[in-house]
Amino acid sequence: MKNTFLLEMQERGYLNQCTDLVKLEDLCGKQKIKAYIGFDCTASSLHVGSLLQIMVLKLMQKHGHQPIVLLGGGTTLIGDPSGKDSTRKILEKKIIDRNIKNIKKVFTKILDNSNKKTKPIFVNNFSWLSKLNYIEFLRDIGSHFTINKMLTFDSVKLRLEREQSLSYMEFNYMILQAYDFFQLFKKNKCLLQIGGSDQWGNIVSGVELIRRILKRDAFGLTTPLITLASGAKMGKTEKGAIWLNEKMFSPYEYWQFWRNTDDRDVKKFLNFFTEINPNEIKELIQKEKNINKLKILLANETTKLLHGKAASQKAEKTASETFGTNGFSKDLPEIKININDLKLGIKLLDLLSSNKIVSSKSEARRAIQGKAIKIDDEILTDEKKVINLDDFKNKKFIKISFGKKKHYLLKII
RNA sequence: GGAGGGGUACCAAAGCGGUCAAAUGGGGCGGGCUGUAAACCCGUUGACUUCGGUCUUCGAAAGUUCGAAUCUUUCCCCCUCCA
Repeated sequence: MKNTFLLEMQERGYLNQCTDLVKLEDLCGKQKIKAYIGFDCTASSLHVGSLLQIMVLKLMQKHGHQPIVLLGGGTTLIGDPSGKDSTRKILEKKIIDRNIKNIKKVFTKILDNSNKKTKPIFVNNFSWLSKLNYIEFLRDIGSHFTINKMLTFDSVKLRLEREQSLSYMEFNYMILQAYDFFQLFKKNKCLLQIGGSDQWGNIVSGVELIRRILKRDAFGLTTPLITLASGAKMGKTEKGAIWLNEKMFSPYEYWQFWRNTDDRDVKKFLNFFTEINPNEIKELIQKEKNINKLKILLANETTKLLHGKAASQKAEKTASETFGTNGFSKDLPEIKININDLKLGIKLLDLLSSNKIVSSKSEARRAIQGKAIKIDDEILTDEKKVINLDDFKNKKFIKISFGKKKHYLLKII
């Protein structure tokens, strides 16, 4: 592999499958290209599961290529059946538009916008998909697809094999995505579509459509499915997704997520989610015997990428103070309480449940019984405890903890 | 269109008139061990509670009964076979 871009793709483990790696390499060596990745806009933020794709876009920029970010305002209305067992809820256009707005923020944060030549181009496929005329579309585009072939794609095949219903609407998804690529190829000279491995069928469809109609070469490339040591899916813990949007998931929580990486995943994550040179990573892993240092490095780098250096440093500081010797940081998430309420006394149960430390009073009771609630590192055993000024012992704030990892500052206002 | 089978908590799955807020497994949460890891062990896992209980929940609605997740009726949805 001669081309630096594809070489680094490979070194980092981003490369899974490519329609024609040899030709693509040749092309990338000769010119700077545009490539696109489509993002689903079902939620109001992307989560860590999409981060790998974003890293690929960033890597393109590093090597002088220009990424196109396709926010699927049109296709999200339909819902991609790939990798799903059942039809998803159909979302309102309004909600999708709002999601797009929020999701876009993440890209402007992570990607480089300063260089004119590599600055990301944002497109929304609603702009062309919504204008399609059904009869024309069937004749011009639909005629190039055979049902025979479509039935062989995993997204369709697996659904049918499992005897899960697949609506006609969803069945059309891959055609729409192929059409997206076709449009971007024509309008934006986009030569490459990148996606997760579950997108392979959709991507190949686009490449073939371009070849059939325009008689031109386009390329498709997929990134591997990230498998975690624990066997879980990347991005979604059972409790909830690891959101990239800062309002849904604070920089400190984000930092903590990476800090708590399974030992076995550290090396992989450093390659996937940081910009540290692959060779340097190899050295680091050989040299550094304390894996926790590497986890901190990982947390720092990933947080820096998304939330900036200041936020990352602050998160690290908060964490080291919290889990370090004195167990206290003034930058922990704050819970503000009114001085007057405090004078009257606040029931511990109310305090815990109303501030979302736990999800209900019952859970709060259980937590207290399970010795999980601490104030300034002292276990509270009385569920009827009322917090008042005395508990603050003339301080402005006290630390309240749920378990070993969730800490908050109670602050008087 | 016809004949069967089925819808139970986050998921899978048992229960098939009272002892059912519902077995078991997975997951989650908490505790222990540790390294803010993994593995392992223990506890917990509907809500509210003056800790006596109370309220809501087994696809939806209505009914039978002292009493229903369990029986009946209607409806909705899913699956299998036949057409």
